[in-house]
Amino acid sequence: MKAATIRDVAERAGVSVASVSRVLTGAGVVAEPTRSKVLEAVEALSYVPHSGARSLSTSRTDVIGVILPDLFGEFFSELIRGMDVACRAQGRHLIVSSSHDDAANAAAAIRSMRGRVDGLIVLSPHLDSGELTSSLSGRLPVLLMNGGDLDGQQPSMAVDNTGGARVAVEHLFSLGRRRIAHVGGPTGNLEARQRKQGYLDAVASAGAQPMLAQGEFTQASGFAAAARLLASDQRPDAIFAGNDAMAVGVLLAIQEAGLRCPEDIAVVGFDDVPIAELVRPGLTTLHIDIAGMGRRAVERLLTEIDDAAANSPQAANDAAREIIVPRLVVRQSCGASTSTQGFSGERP
Amino acid sequence: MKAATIRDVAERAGVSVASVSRVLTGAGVVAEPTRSKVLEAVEALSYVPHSGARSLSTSRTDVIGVILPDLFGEFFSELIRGMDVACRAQGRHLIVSSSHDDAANAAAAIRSMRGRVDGLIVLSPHLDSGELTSSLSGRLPVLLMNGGDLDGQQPSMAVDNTGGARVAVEHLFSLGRRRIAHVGGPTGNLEARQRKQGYLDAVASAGAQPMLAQGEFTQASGFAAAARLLASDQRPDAIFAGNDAMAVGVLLAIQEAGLRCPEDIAVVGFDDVPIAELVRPGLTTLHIDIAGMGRRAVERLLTEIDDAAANSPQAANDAAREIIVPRLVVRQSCGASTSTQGFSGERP
DNA sequence: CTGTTAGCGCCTTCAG
DNA sequence: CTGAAGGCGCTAACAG
Repeated sequence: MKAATIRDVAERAGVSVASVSRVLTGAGVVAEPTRSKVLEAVEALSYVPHSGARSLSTSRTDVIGVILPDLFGEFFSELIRGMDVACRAQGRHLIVSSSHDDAANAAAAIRSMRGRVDGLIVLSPHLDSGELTSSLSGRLPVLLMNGGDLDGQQPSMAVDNTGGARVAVEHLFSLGRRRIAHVGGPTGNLEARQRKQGYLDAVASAGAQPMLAQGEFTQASGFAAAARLLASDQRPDAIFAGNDAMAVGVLLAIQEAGLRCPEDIAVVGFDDVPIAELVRPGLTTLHIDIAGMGRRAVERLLTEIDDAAANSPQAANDAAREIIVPRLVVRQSCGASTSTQGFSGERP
Repeated sequence: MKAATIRDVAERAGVSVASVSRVLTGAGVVAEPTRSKVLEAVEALSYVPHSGARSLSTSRTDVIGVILPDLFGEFFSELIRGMDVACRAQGRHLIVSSSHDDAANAAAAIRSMRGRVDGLIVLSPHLDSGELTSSLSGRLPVLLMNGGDLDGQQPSMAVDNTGGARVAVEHLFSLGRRRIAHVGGPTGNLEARQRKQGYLDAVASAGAQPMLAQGEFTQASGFAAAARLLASDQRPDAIFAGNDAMAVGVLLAIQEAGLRCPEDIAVVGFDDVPIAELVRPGLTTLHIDIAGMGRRAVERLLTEIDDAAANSPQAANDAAREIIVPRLVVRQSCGASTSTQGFSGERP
């Protein structure tokens, strides 16, 4: 009743396991009669190689792991989709591990990946990210995303959050808004801090006063934060949200308060998740090619893995830090007088 | 430079590998002095067990695989999120494999999972799904989702698509709409066919004429299909889309055509993905607890796995087919005169 | 070209 | 309570 092993196949074909292995892996040369006998036995037993066993002896699993803090929202789904595409293209599998709110938790997850993956993509928007990979991964190829660049020599990718935020806020100022508020993400989140910093920078150089509200990167928290802002005696005339999910919450809060966007209050988000184009008014936001980022991350990790396997002295450019520069996408919510852009309906 | 193995730990601790294994797995009894010596060595070498090797000898991987046709859109991301939650709760990992458009492709993916997972959740909305699991999985626990129930004894879950579609269409008729069109999903997709069937049933029993347009379950295809429908000489006064993504496309097409929804044309979708609540007008649709479904699927597969391990004669209720009945959620797009529901902003 | 034989890293009887 | 030894299923030299 148990699944057939390579030995069963060898026996039935009247050859050695080595020969079976040879025809199945394609390595080495096999005489035609042998090959067909093997194939026949494989067919008869409907044999499928046990990848776990294979991994143990080749010490490569063909799977890469992704450690991420959460799985909520469109950002992560787009990211994973991009990674999956790249993996498939390379015959790899993707194993995901999420909901790692704190560093200790993430560390445990990383450890539990040993022997299960060939490399890791770690999204740790926590402050203590550097320590994570350096100390915890016993020489497992790792690609850091959106984390701190503590040692500077770890292969990594990151979005220029500060710069993006600055662009957003400057855009609002250029549109004549003066009282620009910011709904920030979780304080423990590095990206949230960077975006907030960009906001503060822009506000400072405009000689304006900052107005801050605290959110959690979720739609509901954006709604709540905006409600607080709107209730204040000095109501803002624009709100820059730390991400699109919160921006959508802000939009809803404005609506609920009987105010109009962009007339009364302009709104700008960050990320350009698919939904940003669909809400009314269309959300002005900073575009990131999220899926593309995921794809690219996998590709980089894969070359890192290959280099490690080839024992080449880690090609210099592997260790670089790649910066993704977000691009401002102007829709209706910021009140810019662009020609009213119709929806394309072109999203797949 | 290589990672430490259990042998290194044993050596350093001055004990046998068996003892190390005992303290690490918690199985068997170990004297206190031995235990602490081991722990100390583990710490010093920052040893982490190799899960691949462990899997081979225990023949359990603690990971479950998910085979799905695609990774596009909110439906799949919600589903995966639900699965991930359940997996984490049970200390399991999730390995995903997507983009299996045809059966052969999916079959290959399933095979490649042997030795990598303890069980499989297969989403195969293709017509030839039954064959897949029966022939291809050599006694690997499998849970079928939204696939055909060919043998009837395979553990499975499915949405009542036909019934849900009927409810949607009947609702539109009850609102006074008479010329109700349907934008269907891919013809090869079982769920798409079932929803279409429900539409046809409802139209027939209302004595009306069906109007069909073909889509691909994507927003863009919904947009295109609706455009065609709107251009026809007998323009519909309502459109029931095969899923929410297409419904959103329909909404955009109506807008683009200078028509109003729901006044001129009512729209109803299917799935109730998060975005359905956010588009304007709010999309009336059939609600499915997608994440909950994913969670439940994992739970069922896990008990299936446990039963298989315990060699218990596959508990009878394991093999049941579980039907999820979607619930109509009325928002604005269908034109029902409900009290204008404000947005809650409560989505996380 | 093919078969034999070690491992890969770990768990697990089975004696001691 | 502990250690020695035999696998788990497969690949990879190394001899024939």
